[in-house]
Amino acid sequence: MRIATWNINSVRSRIDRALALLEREDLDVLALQETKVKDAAFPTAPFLEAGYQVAHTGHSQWNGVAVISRVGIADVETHFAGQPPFGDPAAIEARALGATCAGIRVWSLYVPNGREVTDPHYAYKLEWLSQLQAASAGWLAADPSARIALMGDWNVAPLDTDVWDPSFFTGKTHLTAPERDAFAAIERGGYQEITRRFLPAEHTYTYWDYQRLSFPKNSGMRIDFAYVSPALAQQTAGVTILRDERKGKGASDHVPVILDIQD
DNA sequence: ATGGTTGCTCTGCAA
Repeated sequence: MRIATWNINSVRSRIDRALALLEREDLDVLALQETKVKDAAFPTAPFLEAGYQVAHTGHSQWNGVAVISRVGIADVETHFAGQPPFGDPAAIEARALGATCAGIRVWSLYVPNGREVTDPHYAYKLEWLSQLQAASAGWLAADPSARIALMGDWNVAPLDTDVWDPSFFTGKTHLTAPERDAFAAIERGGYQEITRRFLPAEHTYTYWDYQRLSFPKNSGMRIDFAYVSPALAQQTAGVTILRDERKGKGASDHVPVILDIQD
């Protein structure tokens, strides 16, 4: 069983890369973030033709999350309990989708960016993570044997060595103590961040900005992670970050992260 | 050359 997460940065502009990824990497489940499309315009047909089912939520050109699966999709939720609204009028954004695939509860998560520490979006980000902590802790408390994956774009770099140059982020978001505390708090619910357990090397990135020649200079960030429940951690045999997916014309700014699960 | 983005949608916004 292979489960991946990928901030695709527009599913319509990268549908060919997505289909090639599913085939080449023999993926059973793919959690997508930033699909940037409303539900009605999601390109479902090509995934169905490839043998996958689709669960998606998208309300506008922003955000949008999906779970693509060839091992079934059940009990779809398009937000988690307590997920805070944002904007005017305030609304729950398309940033979380839960679906059960072959007995594994997969959550595709797109944590708010935060923008600037003085921006209301930053407080929203912290509240969003806080509510996710409460909700996810509850899921595991209700069933300690549950197999749960919380995967996606967390928009937090937990360590200074998760970025090319911490000084670049002075006064910016993603590295602040409140963000890191909110990210680490997910552990209190009983989850462990499994990608670093298998890939502990410093400066192992999952994202390179389109600007400033970030990829050629390897000015990257590690902000895509997978927290898994104890039962799922026990079954996880490996993690792969597909760095090569950042190469070439038409790449997303993020690359996929794959979990190998023993059946 | 001292810079060097992309996508959605429509001209500015978000990342």
